[in-house]
Amino acid sequence: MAFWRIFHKRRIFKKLYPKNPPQSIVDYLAFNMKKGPVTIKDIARELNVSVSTVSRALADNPLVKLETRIAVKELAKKQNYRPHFTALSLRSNKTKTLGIIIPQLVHEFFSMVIRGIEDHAYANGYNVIISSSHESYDREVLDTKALINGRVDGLMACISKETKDYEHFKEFVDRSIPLVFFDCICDEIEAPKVVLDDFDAGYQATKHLIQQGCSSIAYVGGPINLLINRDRLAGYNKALSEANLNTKDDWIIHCDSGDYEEGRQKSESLINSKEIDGLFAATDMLAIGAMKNAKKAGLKLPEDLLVVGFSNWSIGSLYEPSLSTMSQPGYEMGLKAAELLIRQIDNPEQTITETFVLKSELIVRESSMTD
Amino acid sequence: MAFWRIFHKRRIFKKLYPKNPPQSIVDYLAFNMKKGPVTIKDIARELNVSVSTVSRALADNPLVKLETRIAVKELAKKQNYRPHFTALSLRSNKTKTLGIIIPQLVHEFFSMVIRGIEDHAYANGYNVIISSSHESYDREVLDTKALINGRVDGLMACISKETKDYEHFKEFVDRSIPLVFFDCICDEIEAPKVVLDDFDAGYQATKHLIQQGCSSIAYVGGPINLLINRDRLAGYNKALSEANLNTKDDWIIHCDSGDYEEGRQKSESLINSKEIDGLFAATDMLAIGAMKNAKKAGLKLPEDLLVVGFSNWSIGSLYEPSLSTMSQPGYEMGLKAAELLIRQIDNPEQTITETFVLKSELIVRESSMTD
DNA sequence: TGTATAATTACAAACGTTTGCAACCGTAGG
DNA sequence: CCTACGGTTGCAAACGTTTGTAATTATACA
Repeated sequence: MAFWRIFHKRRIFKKLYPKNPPQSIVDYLAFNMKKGPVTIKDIARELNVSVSTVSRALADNPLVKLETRIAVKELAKKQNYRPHFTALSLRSNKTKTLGIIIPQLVHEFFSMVIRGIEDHAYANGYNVIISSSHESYDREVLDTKALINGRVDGLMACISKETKDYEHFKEFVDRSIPLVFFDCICDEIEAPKVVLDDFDAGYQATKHLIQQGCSSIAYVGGPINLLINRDRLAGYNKALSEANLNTKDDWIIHCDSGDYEEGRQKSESLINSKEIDGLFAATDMLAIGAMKNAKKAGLKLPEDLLVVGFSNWSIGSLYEPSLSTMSQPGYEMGLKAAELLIRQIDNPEQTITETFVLKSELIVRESSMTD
Repeated sequence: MAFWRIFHKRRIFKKLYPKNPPQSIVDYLAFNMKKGPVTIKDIARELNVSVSTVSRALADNPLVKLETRIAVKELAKKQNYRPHFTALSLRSNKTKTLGIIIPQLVHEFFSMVIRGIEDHAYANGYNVIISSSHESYDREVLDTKALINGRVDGLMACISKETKDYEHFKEFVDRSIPLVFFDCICDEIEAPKVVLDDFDAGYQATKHLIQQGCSSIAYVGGPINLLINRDRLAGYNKALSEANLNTKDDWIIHCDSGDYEEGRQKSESLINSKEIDGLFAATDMLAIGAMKNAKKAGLKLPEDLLVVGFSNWSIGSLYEPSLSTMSQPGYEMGLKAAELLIRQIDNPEQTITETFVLKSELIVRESSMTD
């Protein structure tokens, strides 16, 4: 068949049929009916042009003739072609993916952070992959290792409560993979950071209790290896000393997990002692644990004990009495973190190391009302 | 220099220095000090072997001499080489990544599902990427589109409350990308499914209320386009008719979001009517909304109204009275979904279309105790 | 010393893209 | 009729791997 003889002469033919060039119409059709996702090559074959032409046509490159461009785009649409993500990444050495490492998923604050990150990322053509460390150091290390093989263009991390060693993050710096910390940061590593002004928040909360007439104020906080908890405590101390109020060692309780059950257990004897008339907790759940104890001990809330929590969890407004708390602008934090990260990815030469500080606001509810 | 003359003759030299083969020691050193992540090629160059040898050595292939293997592995470790994720994916056409699409992140049930999925996935060498649709149909479509370009080897999905059209999932079937539904499934599409026995759960909850002496039992449920809600309602009806009890149209309330605020608003007039002595809610938050109304209306809980919720959220045990509820074995559901998905990925020829049903258990707390 | 065989190692193609450069084809100008 | 030049298109290399096959080297045996 003259057709095949002529056809076989063209180099493009060999290119498009690399292994066993079809020798008959039947072969040819069989080859073209292959399964699997449609590639640029399939389109090229169908239209008898080269892959480069197809690639350019899809990019609307004016170098290729208008009618070719149209034909290619039509066929691509008809066969609903999608560029192969992995191939693109390999070629460009960019995954257009941002990694997030957070300690917990079921957390209203982190959820808002993620939403902020997603919004900024999607708006800039990035995808997001989330790893939850479940507050475990080992899992955090595993997650960072899984993300370091060129799988993400950059990483945003909030370290877990267990984390005291930061080697796994240093590797990102060594490989110059952009890294941004948010909320629970690690100050040993040079990287942009987005944090809440926890010192000021602790100060505001305590000052509010003082203004409401409390004079013996306790603090129930989270793990002290986290900077945020040291800051909240420092704010608490500042407010007290400013008002010439004293505290006692027994009135300062450090919890490991910060959840309800731990708060209940660790604050029980303090509440039962009835020495205090105000309590600032670094977590809404800790606050609720303490309030449960107070109710059990026969205290009236808020008459006998004023309480302020932290994070503005929705449970706080449902509890009785509803819980006063400090807001955490999670959405803004996520937005800012994503913005910093993407800026660093786009400009690898200039390294940002600033720390951005967001303000917390007091939300007054029944648990700290005196009227 | 004789050294370079000999060196240049070897083909491997040209292979390893493709562009401008170094002509002097200085050139050579400069080339080898390139930045960026270390690749198999760098190791090959340093040890003067071919990339294939390095590749095989790293895989501990006995074809390569033991000492070479050791040398390669030592150098790889020293330079802390990591295989390039994208390159591996492209070569093998596998991403070793599973996609998850869920409607909400801040949800204790989904969190457990994710944990189950992650555990099974990690154990089998898979990573996981989570997309939250935030209960939005548009976001869900976007997310599926973002995952379809060969970015994941398979997908697990729980459809959003808004979703009534399933075209975006059909594309996975068309491209034969393995797909598993869990919890909120779509029965139009042939795919393995893992669900809770919502019918039985609704039946159990209602039957429990009946056994506790209720005779006028209301149902407050979620969006009726979701099968799970239709099933819970059906279970409720079965238990009633079995006990020869009647219900009224007014006693059956359908909510769109299923959150606290909606539950409070939509159940207010029903509660105020004081017609009912029992209430089964398809969500703990709906239950709490209803209880809040009951308290406001001066009803005593549980004396005047028994309530059973659904999902066993932690808030339920903190609320006063603590809330009876139906358990949702999220972890098991996640495990099963991941197992089915990975099985389908590994055996593309055999298609599974079974539906796996998990049982829910009644958790009795104060809100439904009569003693 | 030569040859057959075993043990190593190198080569090349492939995965799906993009892109600098080369090649081709008409047409217009000399 | 040749040359030059736009307008199109094709070629080949590259991204970092793996793997079947070919090539080289070392070993053993005659």
